Amino acid sequence: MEIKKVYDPGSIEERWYRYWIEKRLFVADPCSDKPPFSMVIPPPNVTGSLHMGHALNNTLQDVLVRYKKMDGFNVLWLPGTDHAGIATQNVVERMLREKGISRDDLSREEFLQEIWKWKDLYGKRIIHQLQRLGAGCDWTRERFTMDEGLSRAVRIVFNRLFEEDLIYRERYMVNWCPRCGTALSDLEVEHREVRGRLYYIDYPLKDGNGSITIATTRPETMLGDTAVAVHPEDERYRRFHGKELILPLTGRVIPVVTDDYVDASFGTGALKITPAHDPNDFVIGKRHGLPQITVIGKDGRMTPEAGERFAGLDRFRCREEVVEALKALGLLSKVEEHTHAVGHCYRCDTVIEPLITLQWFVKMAPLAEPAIEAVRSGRIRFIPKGWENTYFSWMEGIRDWCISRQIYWGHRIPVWYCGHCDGDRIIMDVKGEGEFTYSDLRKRFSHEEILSMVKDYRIEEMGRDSMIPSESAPEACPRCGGKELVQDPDVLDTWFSSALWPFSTMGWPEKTKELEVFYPTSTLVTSFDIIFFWVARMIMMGLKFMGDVPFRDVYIHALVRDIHGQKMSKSRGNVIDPLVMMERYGTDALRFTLVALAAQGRDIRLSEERMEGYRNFVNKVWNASRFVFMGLDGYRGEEGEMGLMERWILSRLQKVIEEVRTSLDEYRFNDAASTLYQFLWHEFCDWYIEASKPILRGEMGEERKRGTQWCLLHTLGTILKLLHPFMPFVTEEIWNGMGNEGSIVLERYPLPDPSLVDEEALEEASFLMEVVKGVRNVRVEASIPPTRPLEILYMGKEGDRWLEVLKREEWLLKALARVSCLTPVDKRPFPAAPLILKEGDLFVSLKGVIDLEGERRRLEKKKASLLEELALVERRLSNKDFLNRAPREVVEREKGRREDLSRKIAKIQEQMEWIRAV
RNA sequence: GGGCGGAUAGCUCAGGUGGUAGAGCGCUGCCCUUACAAGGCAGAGGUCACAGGUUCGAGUCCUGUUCCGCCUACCA
Repeated sequence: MEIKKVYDPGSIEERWYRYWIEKRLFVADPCSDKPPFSMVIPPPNVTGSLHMGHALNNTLQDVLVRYKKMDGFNVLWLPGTDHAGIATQNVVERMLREKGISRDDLSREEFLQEIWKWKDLYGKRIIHQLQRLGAGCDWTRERFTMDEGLSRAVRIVFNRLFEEDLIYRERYMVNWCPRCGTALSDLEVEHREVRGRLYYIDYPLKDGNGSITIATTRPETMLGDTAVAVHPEDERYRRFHGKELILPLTGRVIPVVTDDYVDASFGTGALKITPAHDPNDFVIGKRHGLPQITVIGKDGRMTPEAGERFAGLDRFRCREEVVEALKALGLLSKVEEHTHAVGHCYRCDTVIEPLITLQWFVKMAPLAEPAIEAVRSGRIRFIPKGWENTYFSWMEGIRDWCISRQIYWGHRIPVWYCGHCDGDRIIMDVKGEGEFTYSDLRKRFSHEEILSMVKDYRIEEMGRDSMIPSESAPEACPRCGGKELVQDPDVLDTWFSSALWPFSTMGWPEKTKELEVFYPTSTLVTSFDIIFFWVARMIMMGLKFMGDVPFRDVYIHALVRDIHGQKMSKSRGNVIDPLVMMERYGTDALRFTLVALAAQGRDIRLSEERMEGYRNFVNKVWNASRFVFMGLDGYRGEEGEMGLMERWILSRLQKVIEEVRTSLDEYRFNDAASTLYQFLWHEFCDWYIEASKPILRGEMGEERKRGTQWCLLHTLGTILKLLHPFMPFVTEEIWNGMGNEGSIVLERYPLPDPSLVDEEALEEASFLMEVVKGVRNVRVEASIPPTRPLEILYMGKEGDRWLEVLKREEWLLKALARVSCLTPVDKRPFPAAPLILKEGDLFVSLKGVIDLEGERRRLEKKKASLLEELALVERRLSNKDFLNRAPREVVEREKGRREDLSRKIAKIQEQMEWIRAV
């Protein structure tokens, strides 16, 4: 049998993945009588590409899925993709722009067709990449947020919320991205510290008696000022109360108002009020009944309201112009450096403009209340628990959610308007002709003609009675029976549909078997940056529409950063591409690296070096298996006779099984990974395989050989099963190479067998290993050639436990430490190096060793560390309080240590005297 | 402004209920020993950020300080 010396992942991964899919191993069975374990995937963007965050997220889910599957659960891991409204639309717009086509050149329908084309072209890419990662998803149930079923769920949810008055449409100040041309929710705004300036501007009193100086970071908005506010208690401004000012550059007369909001200690203590362009001013303006003057338009340019001089200018250009103009008038009294947080669009990084527009909102407080309770009561558990506070603090201060987006790609708001009843409030943009009301157009054209000639339209404010919400396109207006209906042009925030994901993907609102069996899902695995965007909203919607939480456990994993702790980004150029890593090191190595580094509550700093280390581990697994195969000649599966090392490795194996299971159950992925790493490499390979070599050579007889073969095979098989969730490909390849029938996926995840834990074997084996290490140490330190056999001597009498163990297992010393023979002696032998062990007085013969300098060095080193330790123990034991208050067993242990240390030191002392004498 | 997390070996990090500080990588020396040089053996390396406190005993619990992250906020 030819097995390659180096594991080659490239040649087998695709083959096994295809096999798993063909055998339908990950297809869930709603009729199974096994206990269910279900998860829904955090759906990646349809046209996205796999990055390290996805790789980590899906590896962790896959570990759980494979573990639970092997552990006897009926597993559903439901996959799918998200339409990612703004992100996808932006990508397609950019693509079109490169072809010289702008969004305005296309009709809504044409533009949507382009996006669908794009989606069809790239939509499968991320799915293939997840498959490449080995993800054991049930692909027969793959969903897309804009599938018909999920879209229907969206419409029904919208309608129900609308009926209950939890959705409303209002003219309100929202975050507007002038580049994307749409409103955003508060969460979609990224606040960043920006170094700007604070401009001090004088506003003269109308009566000519001086002026008030205000401070602002946005001078261009002064063109829309409708008041200046001061704190009512601020003595400096008492004489201005009720006075009027002349707004520079416009000549508009504005009042001085008093408001508690004003912080007298900031700037000059006088605050200019621009109700149309600042969220605070908006509120203050309402409080004082101030007019809202919109001077910045949706395109980020100044409106005609800004005055002839500034109209049409970009808002930032206008800032400069305003400053220049004020300077020329001598009204700019001071400019200071000032850093402050500025909102940026999370999709395109453009500076957000607060604008008053008509938008749709979800009333959040009533939905949040039960969602808070669900976590507080423990029905939902965050892991690590610390995230619950983050969740509470956001939920408790939750604000209404702006859900309308002025883009094309997404779920249309399922509300219609009647052209006959409300045509005056439907404003249509006719290509090249300007704006007309529907009513006006209708005088000249038919309904169908209007729809075909209109590029865009908007719906002016109107009462709830005028809105016709519906789960599907309504036949007629319920008031007039007219059939000239127009649907709201806006689409919903992408996260609106994502919020329904755990149940919309399982067929809701139908009462499906899937929902019955798999909802609530067991676990959600995601990262903290979407706790608000997604996790919280799923909880609210799940409770509202399913009457139950969407999941029990929320495992929040780390963010993957580069080795310096920087977020990976294309612009920083520090991206480690998982696809490249899979190509270079194999998928199993990538997965194992991510899992091994995924400690709770800390970010992952990823480096390629690390990956190389785990690639080596995968190779180690491969070669350990290769060794086992090679030692199998003529073996038929008999059990044979077990020796000490067999009993030892089997005992250790039971403990490892237990540890791995507990770690996985507690989402301590990294602990599970490192337990397996240490066991396979440093126990199974370093000790057991080494010890098995002479036996396989037949040196201990046939019975022992068969026992060892059984044990090698059994232990390796168990390790492979334990490792399978972490490194599915190599384990499957080896498992099948071992002549097993069927996939390792279908194997039972190992259970610990307490009857195999042999405490005596654990003790004796660890004693022997100490002896071996001691002998090796003497050899190296005394520069004895590795090939030269050594005699070891045991001081004591026949019948001593450790002497008996040594005699029984002498072969092991010969094999692992090149010991030639073991000789019992009754007094201290010379020349010989003592082994400083816990048990037994053992010596390595130094006959013929000329240079004792190395031996002296070894003893010096050992003595120094023992003395240090002894000092510590002495100090403790000389403390009366310790003797009186510490638990008895702790005191006893310390006393034992003292004796042990003293004995060892004495031994060294004796040896050093001997060396000096020579 | 509020909140959270971090500071442990040269580097990256583990260290559930307080009781002898660990891993990987890197480093040093010796080994191509027929599973694996992507390897083996042996080793060096730590005042656990700082200052107090609780305790017989603190990397671990409490308080404060410094320095880094991150989240959040209507600081004009």
